[in-house]
Amino acid sequence: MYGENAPPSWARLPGARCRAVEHLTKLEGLKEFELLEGLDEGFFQALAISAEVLELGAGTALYREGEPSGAVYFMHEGRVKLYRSIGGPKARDQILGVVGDGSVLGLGAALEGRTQSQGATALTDCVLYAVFRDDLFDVMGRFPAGAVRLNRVLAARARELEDLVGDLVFRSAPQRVARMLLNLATEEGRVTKRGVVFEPSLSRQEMAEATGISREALSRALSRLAQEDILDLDGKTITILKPAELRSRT
Amino acid sequence: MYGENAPPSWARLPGARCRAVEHLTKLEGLKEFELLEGLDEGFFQALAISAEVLELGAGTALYREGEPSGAVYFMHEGRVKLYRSIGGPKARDQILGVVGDGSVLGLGAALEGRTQSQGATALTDCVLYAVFRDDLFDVMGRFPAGAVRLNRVLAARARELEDLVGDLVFRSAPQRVARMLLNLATEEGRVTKRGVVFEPSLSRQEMAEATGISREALSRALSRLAQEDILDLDGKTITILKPAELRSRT
DNA sequence: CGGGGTTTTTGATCCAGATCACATAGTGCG
DNA sequence: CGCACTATGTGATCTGGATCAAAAACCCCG
Repeated sequence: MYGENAPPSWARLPGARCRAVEHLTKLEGLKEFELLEGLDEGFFQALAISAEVLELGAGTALYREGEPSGAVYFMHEGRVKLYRSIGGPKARDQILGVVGDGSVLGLGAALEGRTQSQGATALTDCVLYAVFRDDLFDVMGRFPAGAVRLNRVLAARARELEDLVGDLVFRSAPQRVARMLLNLATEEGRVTKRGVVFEPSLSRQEMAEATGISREALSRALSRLAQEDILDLDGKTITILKPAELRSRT
Repeated sequence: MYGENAPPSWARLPGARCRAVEHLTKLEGLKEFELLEGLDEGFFQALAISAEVLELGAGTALYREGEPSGAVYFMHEGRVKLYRSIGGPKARDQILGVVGDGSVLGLGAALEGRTQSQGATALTDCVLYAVFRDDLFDVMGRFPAGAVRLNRVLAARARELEDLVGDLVFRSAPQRVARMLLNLATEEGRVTKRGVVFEPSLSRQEMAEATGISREALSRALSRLAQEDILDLDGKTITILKPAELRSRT
């Protein structure tokens, strides 16, 4: 049923389920992807035929580092963290990025024909289109313009990783925290009179993992910003009171 | 003459020169690329027609971060370092990788149609094939299998960058130095009775930049390894006396 | 071959963040 | 609603590597 591919992980994920969806609905959903804008109708038809709708609950891993890569995923809705892990007595993760609506996951490993180079876990409930690797390659072969668009995802991902390396090496922990807060606010926040308010999809521990520091150092950095009235911390809710001042700290 | 592309940087590089080369020679040279193995003859013909041979002297920048990306480069011979830089009073670089024979440079920025995301500077004298971006895309469009191969380069690069992030976050400076030495020895060393001998293409400063530490910390790490008789340092020449022991330090 | 400039090594000092411990806050289940 | 467990915040201490300074080694040019 799966050809020579390993069955993709969603076939047996506890927190995930496939949902039968009308072809037309899939078609319309795929056309919403900004990265695919303007492509040939035939491309969307072929992709929609291959795609299955996958619903993932928050906290569920889409795939783990080291797993075979049988499919590529198009994120219609939701947010997912991508990360590297290290095991042993001091096991922990390093978040490589957080991706949202309109992103593509798992393409690199699929293209290389190797195991997943990172893990991907849902931060929120997600709706994705899953496409078997071979089906996707077939569509890409028939629609080179579509292939170019998808491969741009890889190029963009590499650039973001270079940005992360630069941050880790050139910038101090407080600078990285400031930048992470501004990015999260841009993606998840809403503007109010007091400032930009958001309840991050990342826990404090995950925020620390996104900035390459311990959770204690993250707490200290947030506390210092709160003491300077740049931030207001209220349980999980964060309000950036002085965005320009925070920006000057990056 | 250059169409709507900016003229690529080699047209005006002091340390670089284009060399007129027979089509057949270019053809044979391109067929040596392991990543292109087994592709259609037509692909190589088309690529060879588009390619110009570029000779780069050691120390010459192929492109710099932020420059427009007009071409993609196929490295026939030589070694190049890829790096991110930060300016200001404490200007420095972070080496993202060192690439050698058979690698492809500049594809990501070309695909995104954005400026170069990193710098590329020759560590040794190099011979590369330069292909204008639009010419390459034309060839990729006509030969999808070739496009897949090239795009694997992007996927591989992203994986290597993830490895680098993991190293920087999860491993200490001495561990990163040990790993860097083993990698350099594998790429540039020769096995003798005493151990693996090499004269690194990277200076000490660059070795430090490849491992995310200061040049003083690199010197101290090398000295400690020498004191433990794991390494022998003789001017620029490094001999790994105990590779297995060094491996246990990564 | 000598001198000037650059690179590298070594020593001393400092500090940013890790680590450990513990208290407090938050959450989910019975 | 209470309890057990997890997440988070704060305090104290430690340390790995940065930084600064200076000496030594190396390299290139005249």
